Amino acid sequence: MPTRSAAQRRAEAKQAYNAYLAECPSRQLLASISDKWVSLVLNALGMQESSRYSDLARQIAGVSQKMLTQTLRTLERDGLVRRQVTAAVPVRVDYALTTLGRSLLPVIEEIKQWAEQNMNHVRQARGRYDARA
Amino acid sequence: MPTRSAAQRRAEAKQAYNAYLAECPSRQLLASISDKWVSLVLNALGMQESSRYSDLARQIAGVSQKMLTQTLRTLERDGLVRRQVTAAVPVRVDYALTTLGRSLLPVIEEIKQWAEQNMNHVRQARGRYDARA
DNA sequence: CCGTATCCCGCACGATACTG
DNA sequence: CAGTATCGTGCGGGATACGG
Repeated sequence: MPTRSAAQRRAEAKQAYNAYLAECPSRQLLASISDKWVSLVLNALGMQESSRYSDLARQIAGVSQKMLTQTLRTLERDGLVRRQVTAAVPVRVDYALTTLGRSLLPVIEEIKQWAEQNMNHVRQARGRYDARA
Repeated sequence: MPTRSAAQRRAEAKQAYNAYLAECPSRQLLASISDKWVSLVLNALGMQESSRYSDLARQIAGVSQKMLTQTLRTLERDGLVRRQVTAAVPVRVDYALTTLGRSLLPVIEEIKQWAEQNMNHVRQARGRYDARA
C-alpha cells in the first residue's frame, strides 16, 4: 500500500486527464463545453434561479428546438443542469444549473463578455488583415 | 450634438453587442472562440513566448494539418495571433499571441482546466443518468 | 407546452497528394 | 518545414410533422 494521503491521490487523479491527448475523455468534454449553444444556454441559465424551456428558446434567438433540447439533454447527462418536470396541463418544465454547472458559470460568462467587449478590436484586426493580401 | 463624454460613448459601443441575438456579429465571434481547436491552440500558444508550426502540431495530438492551419489563419485574421516567417532553408514559421490574444488566454486556460479537473464528476453524473431510464 | 421522430441538405473535417 | 489543393463523406443542424 502506497504512502499517499487521500488528498494526494485525489490530486493525482485530477491531473491524470490531459486534453491535449486525442483519446483522453477530457478532450471530448472540452469539445462539448466549447460549443456555442452550450455557451449561450449556460449563460442564460445563470441569470435566473431556473428557466422554463420556452423562456430559453425565446432568449437564445435563432436556436432550433432540436439544438436546444439536444444541448439541454447533454448538459443534464453530464450533471451540469437539472431538469424538473411539473405535472400540469400543459406540462411545465424548468431547468436550473447544478452545483457543478454553477462552478463552470463564471468562466462561460467571461467568454461571452469577452466576445461582446472585444468585437470592435476584432473588426479592426480583420480590416487590417483583409486590406493587405 | 449629444452631451456624452468619449468614455460614455465607448461604454455604449461595448454594450451594443449582444451575443443572444442571432444576427449580432458578437454571436459569430462567440461561436468562433467556442471551438475545441481554438481552445487547444490558444492554450498551447500561452505556454511559450512563441511556437513553431510543427511544435503545435505535435503538442495538439490528433489535429489535422488542415484544421491547424485554418484555425491559425482565423486567429491571425481576428488579431489574436501573430505569424512570423523567418526566411531560411527550410522556412521557419513562429506563432505567438498578440496582446488581444493574451487578454483572452486566462479564460481559455480555465476552460481546459475545468474539463480536466471535473472529468470525474462528469463521469459519475453520466453513470447515474444512464443507470436510470 | 414540451418535447420526439424523420428527412435531408450543406459543409466541417479528415485523408491524401503535391509545392516552394 | 510549412504549407496549399482537391476530393469524399459523416454528421451537425434546420424544417417539418406528429405525440403526451
